[in-house]
Amino acid sequence: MKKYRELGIKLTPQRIAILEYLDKNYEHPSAEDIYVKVRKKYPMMSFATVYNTLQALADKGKINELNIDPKRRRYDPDTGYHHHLICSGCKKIVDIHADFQVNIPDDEKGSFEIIGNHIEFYGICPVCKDKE
Amino acid sequence: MKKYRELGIKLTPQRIAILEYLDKNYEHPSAEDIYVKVRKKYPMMSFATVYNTLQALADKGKINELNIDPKRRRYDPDTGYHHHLICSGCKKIVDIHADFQVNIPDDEKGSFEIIGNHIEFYGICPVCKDKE
DNA sequence: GTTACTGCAAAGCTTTTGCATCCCT
DNA sequence: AGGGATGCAAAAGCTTTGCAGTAAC
Repeated sequence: MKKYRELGIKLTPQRIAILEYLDKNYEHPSAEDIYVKVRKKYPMMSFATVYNTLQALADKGKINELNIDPKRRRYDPDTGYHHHLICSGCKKIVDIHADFQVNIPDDEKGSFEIIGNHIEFYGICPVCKDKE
Repeated sequence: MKKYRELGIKLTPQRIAILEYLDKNYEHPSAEDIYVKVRKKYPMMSFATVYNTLQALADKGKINELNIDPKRRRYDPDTGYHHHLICSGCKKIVDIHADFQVNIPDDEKGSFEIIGNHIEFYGICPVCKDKE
């Protein structure tokens, strides 16, 4: 667990369980997804701890909060620059790492200082397409 | 109000008030913004009616629901293809109408059928920049 | 030994729903 | 006249918070 020490937060068993669950996870889970999954291994885990930990990790820049799904916040352990393709049917989220040049023309950005961007692609995944 | 007749929904005074408020509105208001503003003119308006109307309008394609702000849903009466620039400070949303070519390479889109896209730009607006 | 984290339960917010009444078409 | 819309209040769902006890550092 030495690779988590650098985070500068207290490493409790609950937090380590969450970190391990998020590591190499590309499902963009919601807080409840995490709660349910991690609870199987650590049944003493509470919901508040999940939110507490997720917020701490987001503050430290270890994960990103996604506002893609209006029903619930989802979390992305991949904090590198990338985009998302969302299935309109099942809300599955797929990472898109292609590089796009999206620079706002001066006449549209006013006096804003641009920090970044994020593209949401909408589509129908193969599974949902078959169901139609 | 004949321009609203084509919507195919019942035109009550409440709905007309909401439609008039949204017309030429570029603030991307939340349900509460709408409720508060319209209520000044029509004090008998209820919150449920605001949501009811917004959903009816969204179903008819007259407005779009924005999931940009995780705290509350916001609504956009401009249903044409465009993007958004969001101030990280005050959450103000500005429309961006520039045309970007963002096509996902075949090897990244899998068997998804792509329907559309939407770019979120993040920045700091002039007002918030001054406050820093 | 401190400080920060945990668990539980309650509170907070936004959004949705049930239902009797009302009114647009 | 009939079906949809309104208003009110209550419920639902996700997220946050308060607090006493506990564990990481």
